[in-house]
Amino acid sequence: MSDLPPEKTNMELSSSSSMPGSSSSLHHSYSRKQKSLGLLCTNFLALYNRHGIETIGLDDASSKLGVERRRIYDIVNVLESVGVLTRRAKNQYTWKGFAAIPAALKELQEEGAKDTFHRFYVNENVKGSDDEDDEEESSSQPLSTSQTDTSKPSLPDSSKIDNRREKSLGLLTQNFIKLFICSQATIISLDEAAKLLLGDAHNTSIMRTKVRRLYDIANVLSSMNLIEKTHTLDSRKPAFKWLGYNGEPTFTLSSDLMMQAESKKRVFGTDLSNVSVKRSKTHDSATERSLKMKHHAIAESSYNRIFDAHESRHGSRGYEFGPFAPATGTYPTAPLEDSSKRAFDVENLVSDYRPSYQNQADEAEKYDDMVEFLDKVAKNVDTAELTPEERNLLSIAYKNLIAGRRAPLKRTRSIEKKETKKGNTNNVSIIKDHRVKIESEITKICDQVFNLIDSHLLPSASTADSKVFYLKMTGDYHRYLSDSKTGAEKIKAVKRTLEVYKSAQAIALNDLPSTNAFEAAITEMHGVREESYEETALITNLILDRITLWTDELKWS
DNA sequence: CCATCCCGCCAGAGG
DNA sequence: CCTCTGGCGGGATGG
Repeated sequence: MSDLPPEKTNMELSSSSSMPGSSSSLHHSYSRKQKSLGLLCTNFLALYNRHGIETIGLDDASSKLGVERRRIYDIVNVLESVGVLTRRAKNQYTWKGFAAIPAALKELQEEGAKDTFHRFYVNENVKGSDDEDDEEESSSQPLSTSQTDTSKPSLPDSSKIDNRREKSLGLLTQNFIKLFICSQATIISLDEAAKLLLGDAHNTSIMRTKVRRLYDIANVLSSMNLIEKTHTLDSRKPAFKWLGYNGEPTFTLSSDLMMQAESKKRVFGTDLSNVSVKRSKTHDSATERSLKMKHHAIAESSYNRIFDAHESRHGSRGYEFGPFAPATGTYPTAPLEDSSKRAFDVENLVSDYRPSYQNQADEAEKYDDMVEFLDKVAKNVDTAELTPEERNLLSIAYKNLIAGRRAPLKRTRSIEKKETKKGNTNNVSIIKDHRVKIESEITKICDQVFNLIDSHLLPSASTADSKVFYLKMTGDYHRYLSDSKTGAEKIKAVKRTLEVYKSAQAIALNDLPSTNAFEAAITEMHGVREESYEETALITNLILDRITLWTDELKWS
């Protein structure tokens, strides 16, 4: 009577399942990993590891990254203990950068040595002294967290160093690091670490909590490439290996050149759609405040809005359930009427610009810039030629877009292959659906690019420079397209790619100083390789053929 | 089933 | 009192 069930998600998402029993699907359409502290930290780093960053406001960070403030505290605390950040004032941190890491580590090391010494003295609780490794452990940890806060536990003598509040995370992080750098151990499992860091841990619940924290820390640390997850040599247990400071991780900012294949899981612009599974406590009073509102237009609750728009566009198709994020609204139906409507659909693009860590907040400024810019382009495309800066922006904008599809596609394919091999027909079909969806998104994006360039940008391009730019861009997107196609369509795309590159280079050779820009792209085409189908041979031949032909021709002119 | 670890309640610390 | 911090552990998630 008194306890009414806490309201679930307000959406009428729940399908009409008559039976209450039978475990019916949770519909968590997002993966837990997409919200991990590690990822968040990576994004945080990518966001602030830039020139010109001096201070960091927590509000700013949390709204840009789209997380609750609580999470920011976690990250900031561990970052601070490594020297990357320093607290300046309430709500304000100073960015020190990765460069500060070595110094911080050194300090920790010295401190660690001292602690060990100290610890030895204080610590004497033993029953059998059966610790196999005599690593050192740092203490200064007030053992025993009394659950009954009787306040003033009195404690022994020394306890000034014993901070009052500095109970965990920050300190824990440092101690955790000390474990590595002050001992020979290179690999430590979290259980071990917890045991060591806790003076003595028989109390399971304490241990448990400690380990939880350790996980958090480990995630952050590994997102900075300071440590890495491996296995203990002997057993099978997962553990962490110290890597030390080797230079900072690369961010995934769209660089003009190629992208460094994804090495792990640090993708920035992947798709993801978390359909309001959030339940902020105090409705919006909190949110309201954090929204800076400095952006115009689209802000608001654009995500949902756009979603709705898309959904209603083609019937009220329900959401896709499945192991993967539902991806952004797609148009399964052929875009036949696109060209007649608008050069391209800005809203559509905007919706694709969600950064990976979106919850309720707005996006990072760069996305706003992009969106704003695209908006502008859409309106002026007929009247004015783009400036070089604008061209670049456009290119970057689309690059991000497409990159956010290509990486997932790659991953999906590899999963699909694996599952196929295992014979999980069920999974395969789900995965295949997903793959097809991504592929169609790629097609859609490419079509937009082609359309935009062919019907507007190229015709109005007045300099050789810009012509080459657009042609090369066209070629690039045909290449991306070819990646997502198979069979005849692939061949066609490959052909197109080469043709366009060719004409681009022709102009370039003629009117521009020098250009080797295409060499890389062309070489890459050699690498077009896929399944062990005969298709491969065919394509490869085609390409080689094309290239020889083409290079010959170039020689003459 | 068990290893991970996200979420957010709520108690202190400031102001 | 209000806001900023951040300990802490429930319980969901993924393997």
